[in-house]
Amino acid sequence: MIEITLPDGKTVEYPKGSTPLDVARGISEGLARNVISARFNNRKVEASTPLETDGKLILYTWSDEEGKKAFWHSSSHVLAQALEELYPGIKLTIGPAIDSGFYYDVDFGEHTLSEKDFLAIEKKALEIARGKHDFRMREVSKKDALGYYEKEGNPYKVELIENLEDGDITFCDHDTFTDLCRGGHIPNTGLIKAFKVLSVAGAYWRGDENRPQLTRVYGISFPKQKELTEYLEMLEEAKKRDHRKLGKELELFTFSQKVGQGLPLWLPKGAALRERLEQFLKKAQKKAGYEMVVTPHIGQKELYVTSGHYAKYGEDSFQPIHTPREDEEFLLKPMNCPHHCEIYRATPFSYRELPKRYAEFGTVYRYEQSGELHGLTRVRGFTQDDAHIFCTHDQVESEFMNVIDLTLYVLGSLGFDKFTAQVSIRDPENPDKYIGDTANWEKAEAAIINAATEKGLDFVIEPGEAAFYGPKLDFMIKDALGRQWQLGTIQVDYTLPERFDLTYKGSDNELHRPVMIHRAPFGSMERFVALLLEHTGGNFPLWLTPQQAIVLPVSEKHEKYAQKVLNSLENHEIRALLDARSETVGRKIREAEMGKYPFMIIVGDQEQADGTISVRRHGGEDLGSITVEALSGLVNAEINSTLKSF
RNA sequence: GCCGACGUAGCUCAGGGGUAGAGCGUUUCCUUGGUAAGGAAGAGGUCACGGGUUCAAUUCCCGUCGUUGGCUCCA
Repeated sequence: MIEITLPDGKTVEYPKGSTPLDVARGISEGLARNVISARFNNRKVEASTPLETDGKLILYTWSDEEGKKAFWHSSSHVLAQALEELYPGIKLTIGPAIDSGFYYDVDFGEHTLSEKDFLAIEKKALEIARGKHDFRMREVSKKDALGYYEKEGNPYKVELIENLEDGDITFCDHDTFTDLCRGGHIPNTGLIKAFKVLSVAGAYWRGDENRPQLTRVYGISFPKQKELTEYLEMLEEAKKRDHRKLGKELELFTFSQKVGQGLPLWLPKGAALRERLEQFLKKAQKKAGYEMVVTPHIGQKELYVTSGHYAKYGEDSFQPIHTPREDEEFLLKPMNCPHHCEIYRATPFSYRELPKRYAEFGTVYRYEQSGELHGLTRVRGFTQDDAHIFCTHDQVESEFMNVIDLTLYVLGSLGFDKFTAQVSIRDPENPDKYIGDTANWEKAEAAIINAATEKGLDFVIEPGEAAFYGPKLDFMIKDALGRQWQLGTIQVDYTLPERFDLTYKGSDNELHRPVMIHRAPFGSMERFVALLLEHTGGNFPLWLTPQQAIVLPVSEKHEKYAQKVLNSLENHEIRALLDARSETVGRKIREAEMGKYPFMIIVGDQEQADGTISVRRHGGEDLGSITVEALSGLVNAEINSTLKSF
């Protein structure tokens, strides 16, 4: 007998060789029907894996993340079998589960897969699924495993196996299909009731652009047809929150082929929104001791040679601008920091004057690869809410924490309560990617981790994600489709002060090297507005929205009173406008709803006689007839509840 | 940059080898209206651009540009 400990701490005894499924059956028939995967002594096992020792067992169903992963991973096997049957001779590579669904990377040889082929693949996959084939794991020696794939002529699998230890290699069989596999499957293919191929994309083998490009087939599957339908509906809903669509509808920004790809044009409403965001941050920054500076959009090439940006990015960036007579070389500025370093250098500082905090809404230009451009989230010209803090070594940690506070304040004021904090450090395998000496890197990495820990941030550490000059703390936010984007960023930098020979006079009357902190709570205005749009669906917080109210006179004879109401609203500092068109109230309300105005103010005979306004909230709530003063009270209360002072 | 898809009126989209359609918007006129579309008439398109095939191309083929889903990249 073996002793199995369940997650609730209860222990049960089973004969040696019993499976997780047996244990589930012991708990309830219902659980046994739903259990699709398990973890034993913290190792992923199949529901059918015989358990040979005492240990801790966790059973997973579709409602667990692990269960879903097992479900989707198993589905990728089914996808692979379907593809092999439809396109004999293809070479399979890897096929993992992802956050939503799974993919399989396949070398199709000459064949190009396109959307037209999806239906046939889905049909075949469901046919396989309906066969209720068991997934069976078996151990294979390295020699046999290599032999199997060499015979198949599949260099990808051979390469994978070569990197595995003998004795640690398993294959998974189901039906007529065999795949190299680490495990983590559902009991049989029959659980897959709904199967959809979502898209195809190119993907480089092992993520290396110098290696062959494979075809990645994305799919998703579910235990119930209804769940697939719901998932597809969810995708449709997410599309409605796409910032590119909302930006167009709300007339915030546009692009022009003539101006150039990746170069956003801000329309009046979008510019007003940006302006408001900038004012909001400027106010907080002023309190936090920042000083605004202004620098030009171009800088001598030499400036970036000094900073190290030219060596790192010069080749694949916008090329230098040459002046006609003297052949000077200028670059569009890709970063504000070199300029700010020169501002720091303009004045000699004593340690008593540090930290210096220079802030600028600085527009920068970067040559992003054309395939990378995406709405406002990835552009070639954008404005950073940039600042550089020059401080002593002793001040780094407290300054860093101050910046975390500011960033959290910014995110909180805008309703971003879900974010990931990511500490990006060096890639230990690739030291050549970075400049600066190791001791400083270690110091900087430690300072960031300390500050983040001190501030109680729940963060993940990502090796290899650091900037080339220093480690950073990034605040990542997901868009409507769940793709993660970096917004706020804080970076410690010991290198640029060195390169620009920045100094301050210490208490010992000697010159010392300051440390620099780069930071941008929004990240860029463009990306921030994009994510804000996707999060709010265009319904911005009241303090930020370009127009808080719209006055809708019932008929033309109420226009005069409406104008009076508008003036009164403006006197109460409510941003409002008047819709005096010769349209029915019904239409004006409909359009105001679609325009996402928070308050609709309807004025007709009644209101004119009483000196009141009739207020409808966006979404339909009727606040009845009230005075402008009362509305002003409501507006202020709501603003004060979301927008705390810093 | 690479792989796939897409590009028809201001917007959303239908169509298809014989030089184009809808809804919304816009313009004009009528209507003066009470909480999500009042009515009528009109204007508006080198079917992204450039080649090729064809008697004929917006439609088929190739290329370019742009957009897009991914990959790589992201100071």
